[in-house]
Amino acid sequence: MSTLTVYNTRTRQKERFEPIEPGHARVYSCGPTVYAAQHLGNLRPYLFADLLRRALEAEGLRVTHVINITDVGHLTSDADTGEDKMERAAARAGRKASEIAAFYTEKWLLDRRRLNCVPPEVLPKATEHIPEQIALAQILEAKGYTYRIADGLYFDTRKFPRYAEFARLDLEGQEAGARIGDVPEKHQPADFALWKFPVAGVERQQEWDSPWGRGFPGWHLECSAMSVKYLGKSFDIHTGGVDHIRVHHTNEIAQSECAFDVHPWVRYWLHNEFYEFGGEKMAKSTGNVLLLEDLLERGFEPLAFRYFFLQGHYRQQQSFTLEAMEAAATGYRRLLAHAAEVRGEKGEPDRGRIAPLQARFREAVRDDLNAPRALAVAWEVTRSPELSPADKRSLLLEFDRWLGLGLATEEPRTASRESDPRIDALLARREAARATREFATADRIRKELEAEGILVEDTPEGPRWRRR
RNA sequence: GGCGGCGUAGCCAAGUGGUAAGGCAUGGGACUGCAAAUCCCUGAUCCCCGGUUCGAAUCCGGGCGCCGCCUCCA
Repeated sequence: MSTLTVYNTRTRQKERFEPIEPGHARVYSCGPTVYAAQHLGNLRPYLFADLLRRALEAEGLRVTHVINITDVGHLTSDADTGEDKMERAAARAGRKASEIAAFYTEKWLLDRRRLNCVPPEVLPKATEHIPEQIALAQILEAKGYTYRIADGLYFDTRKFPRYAEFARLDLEGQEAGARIGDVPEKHQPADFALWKFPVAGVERQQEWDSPWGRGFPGWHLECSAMSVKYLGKSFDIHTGGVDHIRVHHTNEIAQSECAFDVHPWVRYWLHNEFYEFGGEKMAKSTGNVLLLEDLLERGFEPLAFRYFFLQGHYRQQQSFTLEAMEAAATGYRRLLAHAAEVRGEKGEPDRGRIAPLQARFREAVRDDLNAPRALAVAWEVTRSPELSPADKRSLLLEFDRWLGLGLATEEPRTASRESDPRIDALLARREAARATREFATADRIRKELEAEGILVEDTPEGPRWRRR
């Protein structure tokens, strides 16, 4: 029996997780839109989903995890021009939309691998599920949930009485302050497109035939169509960023519950908060972004960013600053060094001694995935004078099932792995000087190397050096 | 205008009724020819005001400040 507890946005409370099908957790995560590189903020939901996935597996559950890839464009906010992000990116690069999508999909997958995220079971692409999306829209049309206007086929939110329930929307209040609608023909501001017709005079690469004519799917449709295809008409968990609660997830629920006559369509909705970056959210639309690659260029290890992620709770806004990133990198490096030191221990752990630490770690992670608390337990293990090296090895490697920090495999960045004839020669000269206690000469050589970014450290095993 | 969240040491951040986890940085010590690395020690009464309570960072009320959603957005 699982004792994992998660905060369910649907009920606004922490609930014990019970899968619909005993022993099997079915999870859908809103995936990336691949018209641009994913920045650090975009990466948080996947780190979060990965933590969730690992926690479910640690509970002994089989996990089927689906993450969609949105490779068809959504309209930009400037709806009048009919511009589409995917199409625009393609036009700018002078490439085909499919090439742009493939390119950024690969980049995202690379980031996932670098961050040690467990690969999902299914990675469905929106463009490869057009028939499923059309079929879903047809069901809704047949059931009378839709209406057609010049702009496209729309979902009539008035026909779904529970529409405002999930996000606790105040539709009246919302209208009071709402801007002038983007599509004046819409019956209610909340109504959304299931199928869009092309805008006259605008060439689109991504268009398909449908019962309503040529066009392209509304952007909420793909998640409903693909999740249901791979996970069933009702499944356990749906994850995404908090920004999706209001519109995207509300609309997904409306479509799915109406089409399949299920309620609740998804039992547990889990949402991650945003990273704050320089006093505002990190967002592509504002250009306020930093990529994982940018961190690597600055000399950070990818898993140091995962460590940064684990230092905060997923449901809390977290401030990303380079200072905080440095702190995380140092912390990660040290934790890894501790793990590496005891990694090879062959002895058996003392079950009585490690049990309390195991219990506290599990308790933290089972309490709505409280990674910061779990990390603190890991640190306690490294500092404990009571635990034997074998105890520590056993605990840290077990904890890493959840943490995914590569504690069993990653090499700590301390000793130099490089060799350079010139530097080695200089170090040899310095050693000679030290041997004869000519410390002025020795220090001069070290200073010279430091000036070019090379740090020399004397150890009992002799000098070693590293860059930066 | 509507809705949600947050404000804890220099920084990142746990903790939601019983007297403040953890990491990083700082300072001190050990070690070192000196450093580096490492190890040990070291700091906050929790935005402000009022209330409830034997007791509040934690509950209630009122301020101030910050972030987000309502439009593409993780």
